[in-house]
Amino acid sequence: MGPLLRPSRWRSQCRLGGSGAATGYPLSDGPEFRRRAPAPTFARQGANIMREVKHSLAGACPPPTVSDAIILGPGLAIHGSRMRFGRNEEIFGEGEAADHICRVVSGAVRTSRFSSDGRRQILAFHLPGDVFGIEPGGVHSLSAEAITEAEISLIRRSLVETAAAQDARAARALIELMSRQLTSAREHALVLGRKGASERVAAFLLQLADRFRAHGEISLPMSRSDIADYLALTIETVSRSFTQMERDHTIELPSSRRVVVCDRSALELLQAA
Amino acid sequence: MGPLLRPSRWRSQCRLGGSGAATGYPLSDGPEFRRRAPAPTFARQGANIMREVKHSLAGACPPPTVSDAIILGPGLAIHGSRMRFGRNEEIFGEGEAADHICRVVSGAVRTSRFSSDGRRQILAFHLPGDVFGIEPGGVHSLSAEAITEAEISLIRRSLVETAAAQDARAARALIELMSRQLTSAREHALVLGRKGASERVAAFLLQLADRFRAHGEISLPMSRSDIADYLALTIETVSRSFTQMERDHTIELPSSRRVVVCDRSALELLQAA
DNA sequence: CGGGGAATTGATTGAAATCAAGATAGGTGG
DNA sequence: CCACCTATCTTGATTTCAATCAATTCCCCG
Repeated sequence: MGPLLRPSRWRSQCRLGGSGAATGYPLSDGPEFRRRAPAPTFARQGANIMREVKHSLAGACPPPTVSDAIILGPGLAIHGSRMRFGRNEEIFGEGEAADHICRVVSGAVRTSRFSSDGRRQILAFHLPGDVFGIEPGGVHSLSAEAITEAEISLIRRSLVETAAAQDARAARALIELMSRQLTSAREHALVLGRKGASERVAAFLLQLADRFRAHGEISLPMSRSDIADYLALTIETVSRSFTQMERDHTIELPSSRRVVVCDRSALELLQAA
Repeated sequence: MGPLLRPSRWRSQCRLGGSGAATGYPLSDGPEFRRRAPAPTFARQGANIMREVKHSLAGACPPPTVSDAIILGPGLAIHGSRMRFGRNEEIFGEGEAADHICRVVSGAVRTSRFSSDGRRQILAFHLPGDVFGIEPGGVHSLSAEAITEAEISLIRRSLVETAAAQDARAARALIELMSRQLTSAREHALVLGRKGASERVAAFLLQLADRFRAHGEISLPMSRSDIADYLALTIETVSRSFTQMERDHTIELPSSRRVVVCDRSALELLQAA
């Protein structure tokens, strides 16, 4: 787990409303990261700028509970060590050595990249069972943070590579995995490039609904800010889209983090736009 | 080459200015495909809607000149059959069986997806040496067309899979290949999501300049329409960005398809925005 | 109960799309 | 060889959708 406990210089303060000296762990969420960088002169130095509250929750980062975790196809199981990450804690950062690949055991994770002027683009959300952080190049080209408190299973890259080199099925599984990610990256590009605001939100909700398969209610692990940065919109626009859909009786919002899809076909229609 | 010679029902007429009966091959370029579908009611039926002029040039699709072509890493070479495609001719379509993977020998290729209402998003341009059409799932999730007249080397998927299963280096090369594509797809998402119009155009030009490595002048194989659909802009906006850059002495435009980068650092600055 | 971050809502601005002509150029046919 | 034709590209005027600016309101948690 070497690279996962990085020196504390990476640690960053709350950027807004910093109530004096760092307590070490913020009380609630901590102010959320926004693309509107207050200092637009941020020179993207290598990587790891404007990182979010790290090692935040008191109980985070205990000595990695060495527990098992499966990863590759049926039959092939590689064991990794399980680790806990607190809300908004960084799992790995852009530019870091990619020694491990990760699998979500519980919680939710976002992977993101930053444009040179500090705007964030979230590339994907990862839910339990999802694998992320595969990077044959050896260096992470994106960063990953826990959205909620999350258990991540970390598997040494070398183990995976050995398995892939020795077992064709493992290699095949790996290729399959990357293929899926490629497909969803392309889908994402289509959404960002060719859809309007409400279409994007509709597509997002449908995507989540499918993955949760929680009949009726979806409980969003991510904030409006995360959604906005995934869909390349602003929080205001995301919020307005939600409200509009609620007004149209397409969805219901029992609370801001819970969504009930009332009219799936309406969403599908909207998405298509 | 079975799937590559599709029945002629796929063939579509010029949509604008169709001067009477199909001549079989359009005189000039043929009207270019635009996202502004005249009939916005296009229901995306399966795949292959609104396809462009196909099998256009007289000499296109001769019995596949069985010529060789390399594909995987150093040492590993798989031979494929070379085929010629005319300008705007479809190489494969969304939803078709992915029996082959392709490598550009000469010319240029675009891969694209269509949103449900017919808007096109170009996902990538492929230049000589580039591999495209890898789709472990067995079905193409995007379509590919030749931008200029192009020679494509087609390798049976089964051969590649066998190679990957038997030789770890081949599997490794394949993974590497997909990884590169994944990285560039992510970069693309970042550009689409978090950059303004001129920033996108600057990023595009830099990308091309790097790949051509043609000192000074870049000769664009693609139309403004292709660029617009790649960058998720309109042709007008792309054109305006070019003109503005020319006015700023960042580039020169000897002709609309030829670009000279005068001030690379200015482009880089613009890209960063 | 009170504090603070998240979310919603409203007013205004702004960048790119759309609408609408022209300019240019490449290929064809006279 | 020249003149035309048609598609592509450029340029200008206007509109539109989402971003930005600016308050509240909502909630979670102490």
